[in-house]
Amino acid sequence: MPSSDNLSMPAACSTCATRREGGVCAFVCAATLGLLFPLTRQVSLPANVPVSGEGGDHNSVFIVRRGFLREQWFTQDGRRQITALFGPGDIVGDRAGRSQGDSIETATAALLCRLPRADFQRLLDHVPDLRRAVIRQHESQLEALRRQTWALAALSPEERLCAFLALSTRTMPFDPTEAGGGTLTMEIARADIADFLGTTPETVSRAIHRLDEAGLVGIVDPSHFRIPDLPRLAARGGLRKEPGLAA
Amino acid sequence: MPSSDNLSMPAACSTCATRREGGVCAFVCAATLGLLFPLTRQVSLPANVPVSGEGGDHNSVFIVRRGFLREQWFTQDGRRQITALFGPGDIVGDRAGRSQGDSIETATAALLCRLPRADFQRLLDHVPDLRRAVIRQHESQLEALRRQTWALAALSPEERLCAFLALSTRTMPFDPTEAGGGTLTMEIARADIADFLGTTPETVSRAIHRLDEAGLVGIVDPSHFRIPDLPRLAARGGLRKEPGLAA
DNA sequence: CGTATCTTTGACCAAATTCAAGCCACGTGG
DNA sequence: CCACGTGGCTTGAATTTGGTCAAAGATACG
Repeated sequence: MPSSDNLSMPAACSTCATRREGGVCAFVCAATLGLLFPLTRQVSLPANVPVSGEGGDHNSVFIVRRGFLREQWFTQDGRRQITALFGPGDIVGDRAGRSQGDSIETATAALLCRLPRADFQRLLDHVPDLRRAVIRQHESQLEALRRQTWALAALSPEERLCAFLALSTRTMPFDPTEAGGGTLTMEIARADIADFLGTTPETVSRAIHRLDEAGLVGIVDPSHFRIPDLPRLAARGGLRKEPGLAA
Repeated sequence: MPSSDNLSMPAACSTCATRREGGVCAFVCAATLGLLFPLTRQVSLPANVPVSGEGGDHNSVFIVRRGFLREQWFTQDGRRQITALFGPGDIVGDRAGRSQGDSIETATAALLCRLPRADFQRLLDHVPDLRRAVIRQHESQLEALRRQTWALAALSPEERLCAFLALSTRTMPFDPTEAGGGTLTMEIARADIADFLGTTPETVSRAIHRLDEAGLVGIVDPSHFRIPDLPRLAARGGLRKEPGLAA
């Protein structure tokens, strides 16, 4: 019933981009959003501030509306590794037993829905809809982690970058201006890309420029890349044909 | 009730080493084993044969009793990456939606309990005991995967080897002959270690011999290493103090 | 219009891969 | 019982790659 859907859906949700991006909010019905939204407070954060984990709010769960968060670990000697990036539609901070030493920070300016962990847990117990959506996200995170593990071990930095760019077309602004390609807006900085791919900003820069010379990507400006042939870029990153990448 | 425990536990299970190694069988009660065991067939396999996934049995779930299995992916150009190792007590093949292209093979000669996937699923629905044990294993696998991701990106091959050796003392034969140390029996081959750590057999060999010179491990023979100071080895592998490693 | 931040480039160096050959233990067959 | 082949491990040398350090463009912002 679309009419009751529209009646029960909060106005903020009906215009929220998150619902179009395959995140949790896109997979629950309007009634669930009606239960969820009133519990939330909107928070707007600049880049590079702690959100959850060490130095952050440990009693809240967040849903990303705009921007990107990074989940990171540090070695004893200060090297950083980003183990996950969260974008619009992702739920953050819901995992219970996380290891010590990791933290979640904003990688860009971000807009988040914050809700108390207790409220979220209660809702989770009572709303099968929401539970399914959360489990669905966990599975896809696990899959992403397995891919990442494989990529770090078996692929060169340049290949990992190709995979990263190809996958970014799903979560970052992407204008499909040409057949099989388009223009990608890279929202996070080189240093974050580097720490996510287990390499350095210098190597990322050099790799991008090599790909530019090879014609696989065109550098419009440091944060805009023209991708003439997305499937070819994905293949170079060792990605098998997956739903959503060829579209 | 220990007496009823002993009555309902299958004889094979009561003598199975798996129950002592922290695997699924160790975390379910005797009654559950009594339900589980009659559904299984014992299979004995040599090293390097497919078990599950590509080329293997896709309709069964396995519990490892002895030996090790490897979960592996291949790149287009034939490079292999091992994403997980399964040892005694681990359940294999229960995950539903695995990506295409990955396969599970024996890394050593192995003894497995095989049971039909349908039977396992049915049992899972009815026995909370078993369900908890399986979820517990999933969580620890996820944690292992996150650690692996971090290690591959942030640690050198030598450091990754240290972590691998330290963690192996939990799953492979380990004689704690000296205070804080002991002798480890390495059950898998250099090539498998290398593909698990994202490096080459040559580098693994050189790293082990460097560790030997540095006094962190003593090479008894290619498959037996004396570890005089386990906590120190673990620290060199970037492992925070964890339960079970110092013991 | 200066300053801070991010990105890029260059030169150098250390580390790991590759390729090749040698070594060793083990099992087989003469 | 010993020669011989096999497979796994180790060693060596050459090469490549990526990291490090330093400095020079860009770009945004006050």
